[in-house]
Amino acid sequence: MKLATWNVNSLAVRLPQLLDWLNAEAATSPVDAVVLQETKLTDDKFPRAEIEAAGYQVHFHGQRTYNGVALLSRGAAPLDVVKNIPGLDDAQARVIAGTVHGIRVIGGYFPNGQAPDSDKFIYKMRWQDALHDWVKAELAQHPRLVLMGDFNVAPDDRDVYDPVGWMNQIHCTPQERAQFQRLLGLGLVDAFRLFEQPVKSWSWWDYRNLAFRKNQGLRIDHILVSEALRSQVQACVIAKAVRKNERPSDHAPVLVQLGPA
DNA sequence: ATGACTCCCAGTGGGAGA
Repeated sequence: MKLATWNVNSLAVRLPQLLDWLNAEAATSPVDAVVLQETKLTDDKFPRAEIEAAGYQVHFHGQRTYNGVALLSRGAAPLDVVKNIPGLDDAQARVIAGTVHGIRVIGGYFPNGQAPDSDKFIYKMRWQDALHDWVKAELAQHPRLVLMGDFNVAPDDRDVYDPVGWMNQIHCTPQERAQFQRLLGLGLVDAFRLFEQPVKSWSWWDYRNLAFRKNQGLRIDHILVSEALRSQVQACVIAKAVRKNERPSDHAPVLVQLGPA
């Protein structure tokens, strides 16, 4: 079972790359479930037919210009689909969840936060509080759970190309990192760090400053797996090659391979 | 460096992203 998350930064622009990437992955083993972020499409404009033609069932929750998430499931339809965090009054489309092949999959596009002294940062903290409480409840019901997406948090200095320059900046504040640790405290583990990884592994590179060419980035896209799944995790990688596309997203996909129970 | 790039909605510029 292979699961993946990717912030596409506009699915209208990135649909060809999405289909190419899924096709390329299938050469080794097909991705069974995918969560997408920043689709930036209202539901009436979502390219359902193209994604279904690639062999996926798809659910989506979008809006104009910003945000927007989707859940792709190869073959079988996801069960018990949830859009946004139940109980949180939120105008922004940031969460989609469903049960895929017996695993509860939650895809999230965490708020950016803009700056630590901004109203958007306050929203980011409030949103993460709500997510934490909801994921706790989901875990009680679904011990086999994966929470993945664009967290907009670099959990550790080794997830930042310039930790001194980024100190206390957005994505690296103690408050954001504490929120990340709170999620782990629910009984989740950062799948990427279960394995020895290359130093300077990032999932996002700024479009500016030749950042990708210089490998100046952040690791802000994550896959957290529950304790019940931990022993099944066989690999977790960042598909850096996808960032080399002619017209790339600023994020690369992150994938996790789960073996049999 | 208040920049840089990309996307969007707009409309010959500006906000947001991270």
